[in-house]
Order: sequence, then structure tokens, then C-alpha cells
Amino acid sequence: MASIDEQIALIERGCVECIAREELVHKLQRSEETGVPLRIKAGFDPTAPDLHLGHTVLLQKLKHFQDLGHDIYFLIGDFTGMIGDPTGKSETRKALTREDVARNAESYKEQVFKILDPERTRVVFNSEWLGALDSFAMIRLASELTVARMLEREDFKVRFREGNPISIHEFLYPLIQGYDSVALKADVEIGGTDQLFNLLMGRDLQRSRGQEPQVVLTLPLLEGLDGVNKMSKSLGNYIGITESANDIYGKLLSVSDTLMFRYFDLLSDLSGEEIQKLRNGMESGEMHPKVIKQQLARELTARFWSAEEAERAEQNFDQVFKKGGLPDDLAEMTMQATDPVWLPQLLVDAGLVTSTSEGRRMIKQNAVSVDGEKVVDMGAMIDPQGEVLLKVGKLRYCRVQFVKP
RNA sequence: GGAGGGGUUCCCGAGUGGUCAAAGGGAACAGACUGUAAAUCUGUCGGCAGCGCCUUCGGAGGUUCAAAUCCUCCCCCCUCCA
Repeated sequence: MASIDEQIALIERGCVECIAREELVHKLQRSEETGVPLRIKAGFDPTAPDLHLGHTVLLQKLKHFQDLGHDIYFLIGDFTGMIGDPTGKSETRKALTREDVARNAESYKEQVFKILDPERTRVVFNSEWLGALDSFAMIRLASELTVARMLEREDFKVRFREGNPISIHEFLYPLIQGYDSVALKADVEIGGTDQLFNLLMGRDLQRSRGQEPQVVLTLPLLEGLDGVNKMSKSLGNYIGITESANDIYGKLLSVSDTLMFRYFDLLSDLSGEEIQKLRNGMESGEMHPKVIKQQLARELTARFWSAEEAERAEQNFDQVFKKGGLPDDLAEMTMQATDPVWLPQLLVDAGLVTSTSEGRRMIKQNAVSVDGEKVVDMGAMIDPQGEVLLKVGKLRYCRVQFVKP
């Protein structure tokens, strides 16, 4: 067993803040003496059907605790998801239906275990205990907090000051999340820095109900592919962990050089020194940024697939973008037709553009090619014979096979 | 309950009777240049077999040859007062 100092070092690695470090030390010591594992809580909002790299920052941290022998409570906020968490958004998030939540939660469960050990992970739903709270209990819970205290939260403060709407139910969210910690008797809760307020709420409520307050660890938010906003499904700037090896590899290679080191820091298993070496290498000009980025892409692709798959993705990438060849996971479809098809319509049918108008525009912009030949005629007709390879822009491909009806 | 301000195309935001599919910015997409990086430049950015037609300016009606713009009712948001 690692010493307490070593354990703390691992736990704090990558964290932005660790609230009440001494408490953590105390908890770890006690756990070691009594053999009772700590209860580690992390909440996930079930809006996204797919986990992405941003979530894995947190999952890696949970894994650290797991490796140290503690119990993970992977909380799926199915109840809170239906309320709509205001966190990090400048406007009210749409509440999910019960069906949405159930469906999304299922896919969470499937994906979490790509990183966590299922044996030591308990997946829990907060509707379990929150659904059982009656209005009386809910109002009593609400009485434990003042509006002024609520408005301390940056998000609310700003919206209030700028005259943007804040629904009453949004005030309930932090309370409810804090109550989750009470219900789980959490020893430690991990969350993004944007969750700090909610995480601290857990401490308050636990204390007021006679429990030992949880230690709060915050992790930085991972920026999405745009390098500006946090990675999120709804912004479309994410890399999903169930995406194909080619996609994961390709998307990673498209991040900016600055962002690349952010990803190294937060996602890579390399040590701090090794990452610094790469950084120096790039700054001194000894290493080409692309080579470093490839290393990142390989490591992470291999994490969710395998070293071989990562290797293949790299070859595929080179083939497609260096040599202008074709990807190996080319989309294919068959189409029934006898008469010549108007190209813009064909592009719509193949899912490469959303309207014939867009198709025409793409042709006009010299972005469309058929069987490798640029097409400039917006009125082009395609003979429905054999198969054709359609390409729009650099990334959209489809092979269409024609069949007689 | 009272008084006032506001809801415009993905987002912000101009637009107060025809010249409006609607300025400007952002995002996005395409082209050039590259390392599918950044930056930059150029173009596109409601739909439709295409300079003509159709559907959009919170919703429903109405006035008018003509409405995002005027009128009526409704819904929603914000501010101040109680």
C-alpha cells in the first residue's frame, strides 16, 4: 500500500482545488486503519447519450481512487436531469423527459466501464431517494438555505444582475445535489470547477444533518475541439469515447497546438516531466508539433480501442490526408434508380448535405467531386450505373451503389 | 395589483408600411495556403430542378394593392413600484 503522502499526490494530480486537505488525510488514515473504503461520489447529468473525453477527466480521477481501494458511487442524476441543471449555462436548460433520461442513463452505464472497474463501481440513480421526498420534506430542505446565499453563486449572480430569467426551480438544484451527498454519506465528491458551489452545498447539508462533511475535489473543465468552450455534446465540439478509432484519432489531430498540451495535461498517462519534455521539444523547434500531436492521438485512441487500432487509424489518416486517398471506413449506401439523378439531390439522399440548395452551393464552391473528378456544373446528372464515389469538402465521403428497382 | 421596456433568420443584434429572405458581428461550412494546427484571404450561409416561385421576423386574427413594420386579442421575458 502506498503511503498517505503518495496517495494524496496521486489524488491531487490534475486537481484545481482540494477543499479540506487535512480532512482528506484524516479520512484516508482512518480508512487504512479500519479497512473501510471511502465513499467517493461523482454526479453525472444524463443529458448526453455519449460520454466524451471531457467526462473522462473525471473518470480517470475516480479510477485513481478505485486503484487505491475505495468505492465509487457513480451517480446518474436522473431526477435532477428532469429538473434541468442551470450550471455553466447562461440560460435555462430544457428539462428532459423521463424517457430521455432512462435512455441516456443506459448508455452511461455501458460506457463508464471502459475506464472504471465494474467490480468496485456502484451505479446509483438519485431518483431513488429524491423521488421519495414529499413536498413537505422538499420545502423543509429549501428552508435550510437563503436566497442571498444562492445568489453567491456566480452563475445566478450574473444572470440576476443582467436581467436574465432565473426560475425558482433552479434554486432547488444545488440543494438537491447537496442532498445526494447526505443520502450517499459521501466521503469525497469530485466534480468540475463549475460545480464548486453545488459540491460545497453537500458539505453544508451534511454538516447540518450531523454527518461528517465530504471532501471536495474540483477538476478543470476540458475545452472542446474549438479550444474555447468546454467540451460538450450540445456544442458539438466533443470526442465521444465510443467513436471509431479513425474519428478519435482524426479529431485529436485537428485540435490546435495550444489545446494539444491541455489535453496532454488532463488526459495523458504520461508523467508531468515527460509532457514538459515534449513542450520544450516543440518550443525549441526540435520536434514538429504534428509529431507530438500524433503521439497524443495514438495514446488516447489506444485507450478506447487498442494499440493496433490506433496504429491502423494513424495509417488511415496518412492515407487520406497526406496522400489524398480514401478512408477505410467509407460510408456506403445503395440506391434504387433507373433515370439519371440530379447531383444535388443525390448529395441530399447520401446525407452529405441537408438540402439541394446547399448541394448547389457546394458545387458552386468547387467542393464536390464524383469519382475523384471535381464537378462544377450545378445541373450535373449522374447515371445510376455501378457505383460512384461522392465527396463534399474534405471530410464528407459516401460511396453510392446503384441498383435497379 | 400599477407603470414602463422587450420577443427578428443557429447566437448576438439592426430594421417602424413597399427598395426585406431582412444590415452588422459571431458561429458554421466551402475554396486558397498548411501539419485536417493557428493566423490570413475569398466565398457561402431559409427552401425549391436554379436572378423566378414558396415559407420565415413570439402566436392567432385584422387593416392595406403591399406588413417584421399599423390595429385587436393571446402567450412569454425583463425593469421599477406595491
